[in-house]
Amino acid sequence: MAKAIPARSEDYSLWYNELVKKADLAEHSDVRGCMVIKPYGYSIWEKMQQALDKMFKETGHTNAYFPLFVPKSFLAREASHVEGFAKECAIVTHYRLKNAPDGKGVMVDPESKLEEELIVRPTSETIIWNSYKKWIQSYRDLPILINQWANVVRWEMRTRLFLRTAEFLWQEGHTAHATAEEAVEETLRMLDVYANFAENYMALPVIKGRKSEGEKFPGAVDTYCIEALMQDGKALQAGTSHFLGQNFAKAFDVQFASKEGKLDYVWGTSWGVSTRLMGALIMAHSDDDGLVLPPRLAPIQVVVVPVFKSEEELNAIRGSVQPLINDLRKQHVTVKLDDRDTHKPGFKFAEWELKGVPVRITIGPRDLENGTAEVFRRDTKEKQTLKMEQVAVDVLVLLDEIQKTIYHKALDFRSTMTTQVNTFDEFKQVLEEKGGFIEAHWDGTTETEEKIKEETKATIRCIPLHAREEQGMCVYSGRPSGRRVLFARAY
RNA sequence: CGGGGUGUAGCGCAGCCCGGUUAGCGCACCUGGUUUGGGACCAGGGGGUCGCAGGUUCGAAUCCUGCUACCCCGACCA
Repeated sequence: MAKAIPARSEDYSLWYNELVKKADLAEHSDVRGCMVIKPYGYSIWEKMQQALDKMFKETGHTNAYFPLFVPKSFLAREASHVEGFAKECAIVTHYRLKNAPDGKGVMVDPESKLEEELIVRPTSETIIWNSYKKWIQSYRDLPILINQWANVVRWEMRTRLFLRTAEFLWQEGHTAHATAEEAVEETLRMLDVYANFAENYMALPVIKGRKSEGEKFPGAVDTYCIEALMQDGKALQAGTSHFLGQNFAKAFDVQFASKEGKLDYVWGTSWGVSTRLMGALIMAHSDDDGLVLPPRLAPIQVVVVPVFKSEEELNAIRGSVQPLINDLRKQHVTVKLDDRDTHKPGFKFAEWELKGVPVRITIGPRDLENGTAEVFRRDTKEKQTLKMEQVAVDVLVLLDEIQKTIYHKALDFRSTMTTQVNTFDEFKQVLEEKGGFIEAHWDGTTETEEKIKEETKATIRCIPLHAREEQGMCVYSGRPSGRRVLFARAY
């Protein structure tokens, strides 16, 4: 069988790039660093959005929309925030074009220079807190629990489809609270929402943790994250939730009158996940034959491939499978009947495997005679022939089982690829020969973190929330440490 | 932004070093026929300002200059 994509073992990077393109998820646009998300890829993103949006609403949030442009002065209000984003901003300086003097094309009209430049949002804390100032006077106005689905721009030097693009789609939650406790609680609640989504929908096991000082979000007091492990042993941050303290409230002068009549600054959080999750989904489960999608996010859960020689045969098969298709749809299973007469069955098998459809049902003349259907599962590539009347029930069970199987496969992989080390030599050896997560003691200083990063390219992915208290010595400095933290090379 | 590489049909490439008919090949595409339970076969056909702009030359895909985009390795990052 001709392979559509290179093997992971040969070139993991190339495998990923080719898979994204061949599975029709996305492609490079002619705009630097920007991608076109194609219909099949976008429909997976829509499934993610639907699930997340429901979870946000269930936790009391509502959606709103704020401007794409942020005045330069807004971004500058919070010192570490602007420092963090300054190097990757797209800036609007003019608002008009005119015909070029040589008659060829158009040019920027120098007369149209803006008084104040506008930044294309790299994130929306500043523009949103500027609004919150107008909305909040009293404790009665709190909390504000808002989410926004939007695009943002970060002018990255090197881009990769879904993992890092100059423009990407995401959601950003921005909340305002009367107390620090409430804001911290919100920060952790949303971290849990992300972890649940990753594990239950994406079938992606994640580790919840807190970022080190060096890795936290510019403008945050604390950054929490979920970290996942990809098949090549590199880590990928799948979502972040920030406790902003009163930083943005102070920067935008957002004060409220408490019950006791005292003025205080508002406490904030922000949290987000992006189309980067698509990259995580692809890299976590897929194989050398193509995508492997968890049933709960697959745009097509079941594809039916009829095998036929003539129009009459096809019609006979249609008559036979239509009740099954109706039955599955009634159970909210997304089914596609691939009755194209322009491609042979073998082609269709390969194509739907490349696209990661979890279950395939094949029905041909043989089955018609025997009253059977062949059921194929994408994750293990196992086939079985079932009695027609049994198929609907079995497929429902199978979809659940595939969801669980790929989760456990990823979890087993992560367990195997997580190593405890106690010396720096061990640390470097594991990193070079095995990769994956490394649990090691760290003295808690940014200096040590930086040095380890310089020497090994590994970073502290997070300080796990559920790490055991354990006395030890920093693998780098030998100074005392109270718990192990999670290191890895990362995307 | 530093180092290296590549832009030739929708995709993947050859041709370039050493300038010279009508710029080739595979896949894909279109037409007809035979096929159809793991990526079909035969026959015919269409499609290219050779990344862009200059320059050298009787003549440029090929040589020179500038620009631009993308890929790989660094630095930065979700």
